[in-house]
Amino acid sequence: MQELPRKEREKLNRRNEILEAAKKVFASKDYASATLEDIATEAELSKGTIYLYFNNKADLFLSTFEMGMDQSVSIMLESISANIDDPIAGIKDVIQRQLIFCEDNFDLFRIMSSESAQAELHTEIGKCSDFKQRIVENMSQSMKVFADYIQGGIDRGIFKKISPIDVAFALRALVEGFAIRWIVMGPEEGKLSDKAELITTIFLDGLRK
Amino acid sequence: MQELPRKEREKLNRRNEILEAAKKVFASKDYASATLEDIATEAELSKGTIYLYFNNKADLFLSTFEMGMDQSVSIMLESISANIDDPIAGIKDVIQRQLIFCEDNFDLFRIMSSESAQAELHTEIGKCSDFKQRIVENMSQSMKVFADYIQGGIDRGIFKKISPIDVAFALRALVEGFAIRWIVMGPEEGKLSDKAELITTIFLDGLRK
Amino acid sequence: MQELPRKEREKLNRRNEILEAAKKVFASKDYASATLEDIATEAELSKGTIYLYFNNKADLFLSTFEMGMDQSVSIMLESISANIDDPIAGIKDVIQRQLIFCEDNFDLFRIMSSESAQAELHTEIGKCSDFKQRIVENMSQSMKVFADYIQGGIDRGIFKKISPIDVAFALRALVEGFAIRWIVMGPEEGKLSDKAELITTIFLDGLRK
Amino acid sequence: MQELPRKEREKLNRRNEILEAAKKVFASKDYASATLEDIATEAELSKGTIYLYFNNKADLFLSTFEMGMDQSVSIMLESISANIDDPIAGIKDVIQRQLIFCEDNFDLFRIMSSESAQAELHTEIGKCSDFKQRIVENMSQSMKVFADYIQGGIDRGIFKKISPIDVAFALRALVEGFAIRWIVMGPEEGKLSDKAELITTIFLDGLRK
DNA sequence: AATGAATGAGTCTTCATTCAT
DNA sequence: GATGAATGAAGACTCATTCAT
Repeated sequence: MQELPRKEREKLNRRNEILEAAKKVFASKDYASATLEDIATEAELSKGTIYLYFNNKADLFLSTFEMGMDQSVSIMLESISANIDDPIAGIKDVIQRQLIFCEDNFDLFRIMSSESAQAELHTEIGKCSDFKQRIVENMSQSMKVFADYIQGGIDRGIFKKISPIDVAFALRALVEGFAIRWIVMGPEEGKLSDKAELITTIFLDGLRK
Repeated sequence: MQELPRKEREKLNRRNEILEAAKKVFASKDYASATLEDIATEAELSKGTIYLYFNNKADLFLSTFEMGMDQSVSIMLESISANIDDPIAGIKDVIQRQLIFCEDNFDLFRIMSSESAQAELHTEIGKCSDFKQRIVENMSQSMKVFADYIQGGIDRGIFKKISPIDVAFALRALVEGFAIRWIVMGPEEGKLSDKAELITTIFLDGLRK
Repeated sequence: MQELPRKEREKLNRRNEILEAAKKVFASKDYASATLEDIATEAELSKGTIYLYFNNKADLFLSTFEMGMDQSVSIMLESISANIDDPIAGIKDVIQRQLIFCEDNFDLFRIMSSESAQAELHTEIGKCSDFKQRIVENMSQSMKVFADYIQGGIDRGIFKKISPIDVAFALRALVEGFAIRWIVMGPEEGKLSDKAELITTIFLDGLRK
Repeated sequence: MQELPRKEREKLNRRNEILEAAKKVFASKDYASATLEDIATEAELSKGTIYLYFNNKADLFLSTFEMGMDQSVSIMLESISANIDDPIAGIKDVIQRQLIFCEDNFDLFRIMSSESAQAELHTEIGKCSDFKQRIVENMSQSMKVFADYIQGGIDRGIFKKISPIDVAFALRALVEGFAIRWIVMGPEEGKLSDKAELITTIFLDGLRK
């Protein structure tokens, strides 16, 4: 693979530094409450510099958000390339992946979960015509990984015959619920990935003895 | 019950009108994007009047939020006074109640779910020292209703021995997940309370056949 | 004529105060160089207040400009209602009127002459789709007063047969030329209206003996 | 004439390239709206390079402006070296020259006419202490060419006895008026120099038959 | 009690200018 | 000489909050 010329690489690095700073700030503050000043300070740059790399605040936020989605989706997609045959093992795998992603990138996770839930509320960001669409696309990509394992289980007669989409959605909600609780409670609560067992049990066998 | 004097009643009514307006506005816009002007217009009042009933924007928001929490909690508490003995019936009942509350008050539900997840993100609101605490209290009150039924089931040997808090949390996450999906997708998706069956099945018996 | 209610009147007064301040500032500075701060200070108001009466800087400028155009045009139109029969007297009248308008309102005159000449240069103002059109309309209204007298003279065989539009334009250019010189040189140069005689002579009889 | 060393020549060329670019940009945009970025792009250079040849934006603008004045004046001065004896022929000659200059260099002309009228409006440019003075000097140089012919006519008893300065000013105003109209209306209006006849007629013999 | 005009602190954004490479 | 990334000062605009009526 051909390396990019030095100039290009540096430009990309700087851009990433800014994204990194934006990630921290957007994770700790509202989109509206986060100021470019905050981000510039965090990035140890001046406000003006940010505009050399991003068109405006919304663009910067969207880029940050997208970085999160991309990482999250690619981690989920890795599950596919892992070629897991057993649906149950597959489901355990995606649960584990989501929890680890959240543990490792909880800034990104916080941004994603807090904003995607209310994408349409953001007047300003909503204007970026394809923002919602891109969220939906990414969501469904990652959802599909869940759904495929579930469909697999249904096909083999291991799982109940329930709409895989609904079930996938339920699983995601479970995982996200625990992830958010872990974030809100603060990481003193022990490792998040320790909850994988619990989630799997409830999801697969339910509460009933 | 002693009626309040007319003056007091009118004052209370006016306050509620404002809360009602704030509910609509905060449900359709970000906290930051929603302006007092919006709310005043919606309430058919002038901006200044709002300050006769609330200290400031954050106070108004918090009151709106709290109104949502109170209603939500009181609906959950009704389940207790319904004196349901069977844990399974109890769980079905709380699921049903949450879903119906969401259907009937999705403005409130939207506000609560979008903001509570990120309570500490709001610099401004965060300053209201006891906001988080009040959320936690309400949350745990409503969670306790879930947890009590679960504990009941464990005691009778019907349910697996899992931390009732964790389980209650899982159930809430499931319910909220579907509720949010329903809100985001828009109410064309059919009635939300139709999902009660599905949630119950997954929660009680899991996906596995 | 029914008086406006007091509130309305005060609102209108305030608006006019701001226009008056804007007039002074825009006359002494470029559109771009003039800041809202300048205008607010001149009006002894805060920046924010200006936005209660005007949508934005361009709107304020345009309103100021239009005020100038309206006054200028109405002064020219008075010449018509004066019912002057003799074309030569008519021309003398409009020259006199223009010069006096400039003397009395040279802030407005400066704004109008400096900006209308380069209307299309202003990116920002140019966006106000009908700005240029309104200028053109006003220009031609006031030009028509010139042209009518000229046409009158041609009809009676007093004037040479030259396109009245061209001639009217020439006359206006002469008048404006002197007006601008007077403004630039500063009012120490004597009264501007003293040049009426000279302009009339050159325009009617030319330089040749 | 001694050639400059190659280095010097190249330096001068580069400077002129920049001036040429600035001319285009300043003619199409306001001084304030025109950015150095625009000019650099037009000149196919980087912003920084411009600062190797000019002190700052105002300097660059002034230089552009001066280039215009120099060219305009030198064209007018050519009339003197043409050794025209007849005052009427002289006046016709300067009219013609101005119109042709405007036709050939209307970028420059537009810059000069739009800005010189309001030289003192530009806070920033106004700071260049000698700008106004330089304008005045150039103006009077070019005005002197007009005035000399007029004085000549008066001396020979061909022209009326009117202050040559005033008359020269009137003539310039006429010419500029038509030039600006031609620029604003756009060059579709026919050739500007076709108006020379009309201007001469009005100026020399007036409108009266 | 209700109003809404006025305020001004706070934010995004632009752009002339500098300077290390 | 040339570059263009970085800077930061400056300006338009918004909106929560106050207060005289």
